[in-house]
Amino acid sequence: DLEGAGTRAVAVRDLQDVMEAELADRDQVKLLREMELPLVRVLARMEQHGIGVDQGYLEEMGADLGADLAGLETEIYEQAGRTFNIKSSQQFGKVLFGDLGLPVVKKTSRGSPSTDASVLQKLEDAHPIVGLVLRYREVEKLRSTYVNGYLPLIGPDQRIHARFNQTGASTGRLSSDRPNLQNIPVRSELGRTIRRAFVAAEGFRFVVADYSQIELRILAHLSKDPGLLGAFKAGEDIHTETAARVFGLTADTVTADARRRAKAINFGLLYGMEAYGLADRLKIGRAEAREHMDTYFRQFPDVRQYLREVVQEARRVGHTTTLFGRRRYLPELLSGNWRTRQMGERMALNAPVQGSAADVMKMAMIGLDGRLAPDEARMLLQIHDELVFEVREDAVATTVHLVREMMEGVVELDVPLTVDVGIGPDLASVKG
DNA sequence: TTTACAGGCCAC
DNA sequence: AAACGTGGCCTGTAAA
Ligand SMILES: Nc1nc2c(ncn2[C@H]2C[C@H](O)[C@@H](COP(=O)(O)OP(=O)(O)OP(=O)(O)O)O2)c(=O)[nH]1
Ligand SMILES: [Mn+2]
Ligand SMILES: [Mn+2]
Repeated sequence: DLEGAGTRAVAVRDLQDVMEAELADRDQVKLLREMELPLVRVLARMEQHGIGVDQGYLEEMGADLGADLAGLETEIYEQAGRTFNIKSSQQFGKVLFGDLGLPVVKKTSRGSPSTDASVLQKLEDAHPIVGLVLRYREVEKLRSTYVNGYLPLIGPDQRIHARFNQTGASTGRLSSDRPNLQNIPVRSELGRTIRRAFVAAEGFRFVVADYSQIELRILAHLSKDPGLLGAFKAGEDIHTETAARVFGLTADTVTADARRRAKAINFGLLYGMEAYGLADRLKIGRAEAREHMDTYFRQFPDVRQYLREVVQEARRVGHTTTLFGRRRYLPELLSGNWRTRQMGERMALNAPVQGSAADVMKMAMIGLDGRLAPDEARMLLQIHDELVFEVREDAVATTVHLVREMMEGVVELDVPLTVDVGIGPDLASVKG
């Protein structure tokens, strides 16, 4: 009603002084005026422009996946000796741990026997149904979340206009929804076929730019660790080196998949993973996991100290702070519950690094938006440390140069920031 | 019929 | 799961 609206408007007016004082108190005036407010219009343009989608391709893929699922379903029922709802983890658990008598590996938070992928991998050799369900889950995920998720969101312009939310993540990252275009499959071969559905317009190409090892570089800057600083100044790739060490390879035999796994290990260890978790992921013993952890932190002696100080400071002042002054408040650190406090400590380890990386990317986006000619190159997607542009063919070379310079030079850190750039007519075909 | 949560899984 | 962090979306299930 009108009077309520008036009352609220007056309340907002009265809030202005209070909020501005608070902001100045926190030293966040520049964060607001030079980062978050200018970003609003960049995100609005991305959402309005959208990204082109090949609807016919997606429809065909949906039919193919449906046929695959029907075949898998028959095989699974044969192996089970009966029918059941494969999508129901409860019903599948009864088949697996009841009918077939396989051992329970772990329980879910509410005490049911878990059937998640890590459990099924351990049981894969015990019964043929296990591998079939793993495959069923992969295919069903792609069909339900991606094919069926995208199709109804394609507009009359044959484009998807996802949202990029500025307040979606407590570290300062963006989030995306309706649909989420920050989690387009890339890991599995089948998953990557989804990417072919995202297509540049006739006469245009996608230009994709992704920061190299971004949070490790941020960490090098924040911690001043000599090992990490030296590695980046020498142009080393820590993900590849970790892959070589833990998988017993040499740098030139590290596959893309091995590097991806090593990435999860590198960040896991930094953000509080323990020997138990590492052993589980690498399928090795606890002692061997311990050794890997020791080797890892011995390479980077000052990282441990930095991480300790981050938690201490967070406990003292109640929040963490990023490069550009963004805060994450962590009341969990004062909880009476040990588990909650531990969780708070891991959040404190992660927030300044993930948040600073988000700061850097936001500044680069603002800088680039001001430099791109809208008829030549449009920013379409942000995937945390990656930007996707749609670029007129005759402007590709100049845009690649501009994007690289802006992303690499947006802030001066104690380590170089480097960017990998790829080009392609669709997201599956993007190649460096 | 709608809503909330659990379990699971995609990405960075 | 006690045991890297940040998100969003799917289906099944039970409660409202
Ligand atoms: N805590 C945590 N953070 C992750 C994980 N995967 C990615 N991130 C964060 C840290 C990365 O620096 C950042 C960007 O992800 P990327 O896939 O681009 O990896 P990164 O830039 O490190 O390596 P790159 O050289 O691009 O392959 O997202 C993860 O498994 N755990
Ligand atoms: Mn990256
Ligand atoms: Mn990335």
